[in-house]
Amino acid sequence: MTSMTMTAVRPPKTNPGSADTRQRLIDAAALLFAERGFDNVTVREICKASNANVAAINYHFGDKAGLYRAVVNFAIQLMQETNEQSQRAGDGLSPEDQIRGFVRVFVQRVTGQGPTAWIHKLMAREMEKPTEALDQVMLQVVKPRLEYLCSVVAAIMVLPPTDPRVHRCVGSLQSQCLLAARPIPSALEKMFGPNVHGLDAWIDHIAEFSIGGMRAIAAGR
Amino acid sequence: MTSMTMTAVRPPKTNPGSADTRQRLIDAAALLFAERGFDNVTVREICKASNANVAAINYHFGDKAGLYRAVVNFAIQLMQETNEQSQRAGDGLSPEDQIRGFVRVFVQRVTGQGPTAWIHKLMAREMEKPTEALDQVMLQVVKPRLEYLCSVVAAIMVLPPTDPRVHRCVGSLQSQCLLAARPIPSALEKMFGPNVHGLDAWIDHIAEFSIGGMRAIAAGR
DNA sequence: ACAAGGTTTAAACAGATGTTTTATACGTAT
DNA sequence: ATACGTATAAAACATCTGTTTAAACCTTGT
Repeated sequence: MTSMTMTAVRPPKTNPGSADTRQRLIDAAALLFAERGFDNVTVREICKASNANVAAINYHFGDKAGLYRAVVNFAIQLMQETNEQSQRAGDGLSPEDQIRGFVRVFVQRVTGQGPTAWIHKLMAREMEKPTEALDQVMLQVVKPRLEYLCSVVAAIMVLPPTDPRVHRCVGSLQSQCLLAARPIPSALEKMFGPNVHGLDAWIDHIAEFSIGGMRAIAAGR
Repeated sequence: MTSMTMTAVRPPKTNPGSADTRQRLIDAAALLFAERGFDNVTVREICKASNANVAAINYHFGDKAGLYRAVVNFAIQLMQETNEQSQRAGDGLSPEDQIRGFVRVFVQRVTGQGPTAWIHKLMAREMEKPTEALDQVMLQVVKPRLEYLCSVVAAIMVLPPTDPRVHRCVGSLQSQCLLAARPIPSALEKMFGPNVHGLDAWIDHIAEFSIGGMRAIAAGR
């Protein structure tokens, strides 16, 4: 009876279901960490969501923090792709349209739709309460993104990308994009009326609002 | 010897040092909850910071959540005063100056200086991960604040305060003010250079940037 | 078929955390 | 002065959490 176990299943090299389990752990942990934060998720929850044993995390990643590092590394890869795509969304267009393209791609990825929504939720959480893994993300993901944004914003404002006014405008833009992912818009909706604000309306608003802000700052006093 | 204990101390009705302990617990818990969040603070830490016993929280507030409710109630009172002060900062001035006054008072209170800094940190935390106590805050604090901001913004944009475009502009303004309290500005500083952005520069920037954004949105296409 | 190595499983362990219990000190009223 | 109620203190309790252990399992190579 045991000789029939190799029927039609794909032949894994050395590990039977291990690669599956390892990836399932990363996938489940990514969603849970992004949704509730590192401290507010238990290893038992992750293992239950992964259909894995309690010891699976320690076996595959050493400890809970090791799992988190693996998730972050996984996220960095995907975010670098997102960066490229966000920038390519406005490739060859005017700086204003580059901003519009960036906001559209970024907010859509952050607000929950699509398979990569957990990434930016996780990053927003890192921004709020930085862990040791943040430095790596900063250098490999955030820094290139901010430099790109600075160059585009600088073009709109007709200022050098190193001007503090440019940096602050980038900060304002990022603030609005990041908080689009959090309950503040939904709080506004509950306050003033349901779904009056569609996501597309918010995306357009953030772009136009920010472009207007940049021009006002650039015009100076 | 016991007859001399009532020397010059104020005569408490039934409780000797209880009112002291209770208030000390609230004060210490407010700071800790604001800084690290409800889940990331232990009752032992609070009691140690209050020079109180471990059982003090359960005795005075029933449980840890009861202490949190007491802290929130305490915060609501102070925030209502902050609301009034933020609005009074631009009393009788133009709508633009009212925005500037609001941003100045709000950001200064949020960014850490002053004895009431913990309040808005706590509220920013509630915005991110709402607890049961948020509804009460929403109705008694956030709603009046947003209504005030809507009226001012509506005046700048020459639109009715109920217009969705006004609501979104208020959201953008609040986003920038709230994220001023979080490590994002410091992250930007680490990235581009230390303390090039002073707090005052950020305050002015948020106000001017937002006013420019409002006018751009109001001008429409 | 057999041994070996990697993988999974259930149980247990050690530490921390919120809560409860029991006892003691203090002020007040009878 | 005695009794009572409140406040504080120290210890123990129950639960949860991350981690470890030891055995069982399964695939692979010989």
